[in-house]
Amino acid sequence: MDGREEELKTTDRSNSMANSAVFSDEIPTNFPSFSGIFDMPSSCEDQKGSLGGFMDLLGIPDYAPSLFDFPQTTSSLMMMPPHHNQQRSLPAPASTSTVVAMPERESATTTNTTSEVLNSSTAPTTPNSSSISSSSNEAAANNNEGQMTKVQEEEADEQDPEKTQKQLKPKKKNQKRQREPRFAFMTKSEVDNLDDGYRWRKYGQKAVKNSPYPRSYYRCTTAGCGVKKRVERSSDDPSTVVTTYEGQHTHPSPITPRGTMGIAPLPHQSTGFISAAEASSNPFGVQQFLPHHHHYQQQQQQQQQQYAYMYQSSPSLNISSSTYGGGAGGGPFNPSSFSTSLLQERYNFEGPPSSSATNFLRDHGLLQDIVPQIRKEPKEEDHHHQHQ
DNA sequence: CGTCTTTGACCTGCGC
DNA sequence: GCGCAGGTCAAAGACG
Repeated sequence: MDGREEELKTTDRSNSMANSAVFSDEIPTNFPSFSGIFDMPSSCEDQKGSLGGFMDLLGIPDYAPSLFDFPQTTSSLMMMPPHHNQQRSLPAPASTSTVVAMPERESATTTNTTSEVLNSSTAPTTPNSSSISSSSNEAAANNNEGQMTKVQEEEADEQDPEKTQKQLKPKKKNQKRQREPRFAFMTKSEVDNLDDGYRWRKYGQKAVKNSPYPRSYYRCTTAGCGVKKRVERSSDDPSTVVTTYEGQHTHPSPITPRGTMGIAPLPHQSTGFISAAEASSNPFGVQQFLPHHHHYQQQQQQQQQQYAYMYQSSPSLNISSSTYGGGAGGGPFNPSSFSTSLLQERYNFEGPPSSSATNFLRDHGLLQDIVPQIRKEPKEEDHHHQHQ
């Protein structure tokens, strides 16, 4: 985890459809094969909302969207291609923002159980692989069926007066901590704590090893919602903020105190954007939609950025599109909800999409190719530690 | 007064 | 067992 930043390098491919890109040169070969640059229309008053909705389509929780909370006239979203080795490029134009999907290194607190799953599931997985570990289904099913997650259990514990006392020892004494699915976003931003539409309470801050910048810990303030996020600034690139989300919201995105997020869930099927089943397959809980761009017109944060979006699966997740349906299963990305027309309709992508989103979607098999990287590579992690 | 942040202490897991 | 690092708790303070 600590070495993650080293893997991220600002790059740019001279690409007819890309102004810039940020991606890793160490993307595992089995990383989801999706790529593309999506230019947001300069006339779009709500880039954030647009991309937010886009992230929704990806099955990414609604907190993701607000990362796109920038005033630029153009933004780009780039998903990493699977076998990406070439790159190097020019700094992104000021008017361009980039998002890159990347796996995040598993946290050191991953359980042994999940480690095994990870090892087994990551080895030969191809971008189009549809292998799914049973545990991933279970994990996803648990999430979607409202079963209490570990985090939620902790929340419940915290609400229990008897357990709120400083009796941390007996807490889950015999249970190994399990991690919620995680998403990590790398964001070029002046602001550490990006407004993502949810309300967060900071509950901790820790110095990060080999980094001058601390890591902040936040928890969703909504009762019963155990979603957490960590925010830290990259030591390599102080302008980059790494935001890691853990868990799934159990509630719609509230309107922020600053009135930046007027989000109301849409009737999925009526919009044609996404089916209810698809929505339910979102392991991040309530599928929130961004019905209108003007909901975000009040965005106030000034964030000049290149966004690097990183994806981290559940420790025990190995997902493919084939099992997303049915409501019980699911993963952070929902490929079936990701379509060209959808993109165009929802995000008003400017210009002929054929060269960008459309082709990308068609040629790369949509996001169904996404196979979350699940791994625990202590040695590699150590390796990165040593290099920091 | 409610909400949020700060911050030191504490807990947990892991590697040696 | 020990030390380290990540993660969490909760009291105290700040703020609107």
